Amino acid sequence: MGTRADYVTRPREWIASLLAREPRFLSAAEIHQRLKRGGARVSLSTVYRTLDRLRAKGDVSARSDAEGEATYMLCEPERHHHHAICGGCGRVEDVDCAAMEQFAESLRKLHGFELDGHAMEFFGRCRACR
Amino acid sequence: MGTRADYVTRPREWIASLLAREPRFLSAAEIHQRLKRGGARVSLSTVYRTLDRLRAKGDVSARSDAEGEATYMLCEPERHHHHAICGGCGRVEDVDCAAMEQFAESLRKLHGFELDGHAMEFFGRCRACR
DNA sequence: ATATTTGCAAATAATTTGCACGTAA
DNA sequence: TTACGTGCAAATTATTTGCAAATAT
Repeated sequence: MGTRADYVTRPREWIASLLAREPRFLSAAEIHQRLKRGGARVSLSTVYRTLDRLRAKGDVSARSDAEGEATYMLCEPERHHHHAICGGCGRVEDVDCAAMEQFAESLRKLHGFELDGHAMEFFGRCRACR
Repeated sequence: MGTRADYVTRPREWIASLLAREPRFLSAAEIHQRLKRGGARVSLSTVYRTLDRLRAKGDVSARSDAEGEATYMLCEPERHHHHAICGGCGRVEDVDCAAMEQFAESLRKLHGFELDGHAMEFFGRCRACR
């Protein structure tokens, strides 16, 4: 039968540890370069494969940046929330959005649009960069 | 001096006309295929160049779809607004969002985050697809 | 007439994949 | 031991670019 395991390997530890340390969206290439600079021997393919695996598990959230390049960030899956992205340092803060339900209601009434899901991103300056 | 003109050509008319007819995000490849099926002789490069030009003028809005492919749609630039994207047919409806200002205020108070801009997308079913 | 646009084919750039070798269990 | 993971290099895919020929003005 399908045995299905999940080994703990150096590359996976390195990648997870870097993501845990950086609260912002990083591209596969950025992660790869940082790890190599730090002395780790990892291939770019492994970075891609690991990120994809983490995304499938729901541990990281992914988005395309302004240039269309995929970027990834560690993400608590428990609570539905949104991101506030600092234009200065790239730091991402989680923002929960209780006002959403009531907005969904007006969408339904005004546009006849039944909401399944939504995505929001906010761009601006965090406390430190203001 | 730089003369800077703006010719009206067949490819540009075809592309603009297709965009005007389809109120949803289309990829360059989709636009290219449709035009060719319709008997138009256009190159994919021209589609890319034209879309980019329209985006620079502010006539189309662009976004990366779930697979990271760039997609484009005609867009009124006057009013700031958001999109409601139908999961059934892909139809996009414009939604203005007056509640945003007050949300920005709470972001500032609760997170110390100064808002520059934002992007919102809603996924669901339009009237016709419900 | 001539500035601008196009098509084509080649160049880039991001991401994926096949496969022989390495490694965690 | 053996299922799973990795590195490498080659394959794919989206997008951009150089340039000679076509077109709008």
